[in-house]
Amino acid sequence: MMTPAQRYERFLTDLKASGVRLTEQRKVIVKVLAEARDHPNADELYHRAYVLDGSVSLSTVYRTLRLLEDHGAIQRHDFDAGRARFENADTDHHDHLIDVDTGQVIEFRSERIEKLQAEIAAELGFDIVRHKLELYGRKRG
Amino acid sequence: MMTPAQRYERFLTDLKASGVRLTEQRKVIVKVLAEARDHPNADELYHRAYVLDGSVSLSTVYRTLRLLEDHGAIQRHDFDAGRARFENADTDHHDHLIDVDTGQVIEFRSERIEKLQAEIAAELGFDIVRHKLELYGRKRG
DNA sequence: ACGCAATTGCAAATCATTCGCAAATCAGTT
DNA sequence: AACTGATTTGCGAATGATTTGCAATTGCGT
Ligand SMILES: [Mn+2]
Ligand SMILES: [Mn+2]
Ligand SMILES: [Zn+2]
Ligand SMILES: [Zn+2]
Repeated sequence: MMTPAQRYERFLTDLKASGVRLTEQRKVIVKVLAEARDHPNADELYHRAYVLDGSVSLSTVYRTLRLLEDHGAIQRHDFDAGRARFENADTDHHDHLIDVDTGQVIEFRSERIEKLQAEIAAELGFDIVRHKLELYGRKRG
Repeated sequence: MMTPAQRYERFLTDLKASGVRLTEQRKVIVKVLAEARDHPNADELYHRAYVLDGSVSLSTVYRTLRLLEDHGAIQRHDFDAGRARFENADTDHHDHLIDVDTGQVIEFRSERIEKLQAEIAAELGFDIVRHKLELYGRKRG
């Protein structure tokens, strides 16, 4: 498991390798992403970055998110229609259970489900490129 | 399995029972929905309805879709972020495999996956309210 | 330190969907 | 069949998230 600091360095190395400039704004946004333990949306990331550096704009947050997503460094989710949510992509693959009452996002991983999905796709003559599994649930009374 | 004509009658009965007016526009939109075998978006439904009755507007399509969704008569999907897609909800529950090259949507149902999902949620202390399972795949070479 | 292409912030543009409102139309009641 | 009033409609404007144009700024190789 990577530490936030390790993730931060990895992001910077990634960006440098991809030939783009290491601007102050990008460093700050990347730092916020590296430290996030939840699944923040663009506006939340903007606010967290703005506290660290008032020269960060929402536009640049969006541009940086797209940049990192295209490089596979972060992942975009559309849990609730409307606002996209992000998380860094260095962790192992996992799926999500969303508490419909609180909005809390719980991560889980099931080998059996992953395998079943591949089997189903194979039966239909397909190879899976990616998939989306989201459970929306309520805490047991 | 219901025929389009049966679905159409069911939609109308549903609407009548819910106390709303059976306007010409609603009848046309509902007819288009009843006959749809794919997963059309609001704009596609609008065009199909407009051909049958030029007095249908996109606004009314959106309003009717919301009405039917609130009554559980149709289901909304967010396959690709951006545009919602719809299908009538009288069929059995199923999940979707989307061909990433053609956009074709293939329906499937797996008892094992449905059951596994419930087990996973239960282990985490939750009851599933609804879920989203979408496989994005490519035809085997 | 210099030079210039890449990047930024800001405001305006997009795109799907919703909303306000005056005009039209259902669906009962004479 | 005409009357009536609340519901529904089409239109255009508003919304909210995200993208984009552009002039000003800045990273970075020289
Ligand atoms: Mn996650
Ligand atoms: Mn379907
Ligand atoms: Zn998975
Ligand atoms: Zn399912």
